[in-house]
Amino acid sequence: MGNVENILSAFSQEIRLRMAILLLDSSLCVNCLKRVLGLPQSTISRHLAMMRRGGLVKVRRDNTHCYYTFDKEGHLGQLKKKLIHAYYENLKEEEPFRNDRKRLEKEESGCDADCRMGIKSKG
Amino acid sequence: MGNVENILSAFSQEIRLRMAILLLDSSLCVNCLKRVLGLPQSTISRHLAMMRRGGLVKVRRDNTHCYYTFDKEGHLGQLKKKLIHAYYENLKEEEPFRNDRKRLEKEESGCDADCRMGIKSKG
DNA sequence: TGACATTATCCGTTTATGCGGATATATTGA
DNA sequence: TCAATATATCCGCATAAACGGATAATGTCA
Repeated sequence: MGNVENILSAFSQEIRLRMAILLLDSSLCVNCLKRVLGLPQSTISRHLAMMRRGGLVKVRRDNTHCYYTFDKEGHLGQLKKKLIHAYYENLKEEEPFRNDRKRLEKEESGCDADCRMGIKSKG
Repeated sequence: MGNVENILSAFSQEIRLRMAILLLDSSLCVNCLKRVLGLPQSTISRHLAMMRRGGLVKVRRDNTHCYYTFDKEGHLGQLKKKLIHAYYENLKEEEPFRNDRKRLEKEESGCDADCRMGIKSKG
């Protein structure tokens, strides 16, 4: 977990980059991600598992839900931070990233779980 | 060339990251890369082709050799720069990246082509 | 012209990834 | 206990990558 190879593959597909960016300043349950991205739940979970292996996300569980966040800590935390910010800054206005944010905003009211959108700052 | 998907896959394997870092401040022929990395020529060329597709490297040809450099320009140039610097700064003292640099330094005298090592700065 | 060097591409094989429906586990709440 | 919800993992299949020897294209120099 957190070795270079795993970080590289965690970042290697656009769908995972989209998830990473959504999770950068948020804490979202799997269902929320499912609705925002419009993909089957097994697909979402599979990608999350891969990102966990790369140390890109961490989970907080309560009894009913799993909340995922981008993980800026740990081994190579500095690298992960630099990478995700580079992607975010340069791509936030491009599709599909821009639209993901839009859909997440709508989700803000629609998700009954304890998801949190936009925990900005604290980098 | 230069779309997000292609950049992601160009960066998705350690061997290509090693090459990108070697080419960051240098202009190297395929043979030089071959000797530094200790891999078959076809393997080197194949990875270079992939990185070209992602806009990660550019080529200068003279009659006998092809010199590759990391490409900081073009569409998403800012992103590419940020990414490669993040990787370089955080990994330069780790293996195998550190050793690659060592071997490249030795190559400096041994390569009879017009390769240039360490064209630092000019970001 | 012929031997040699440089590089890209081809080819067959192996390995890795991706996909999403189905299933398994665990928890909640009627 | 039973239905519903949330999530992870399994499974079989399909596609994409990686590998490296062999070949091809091009250029040099004797």
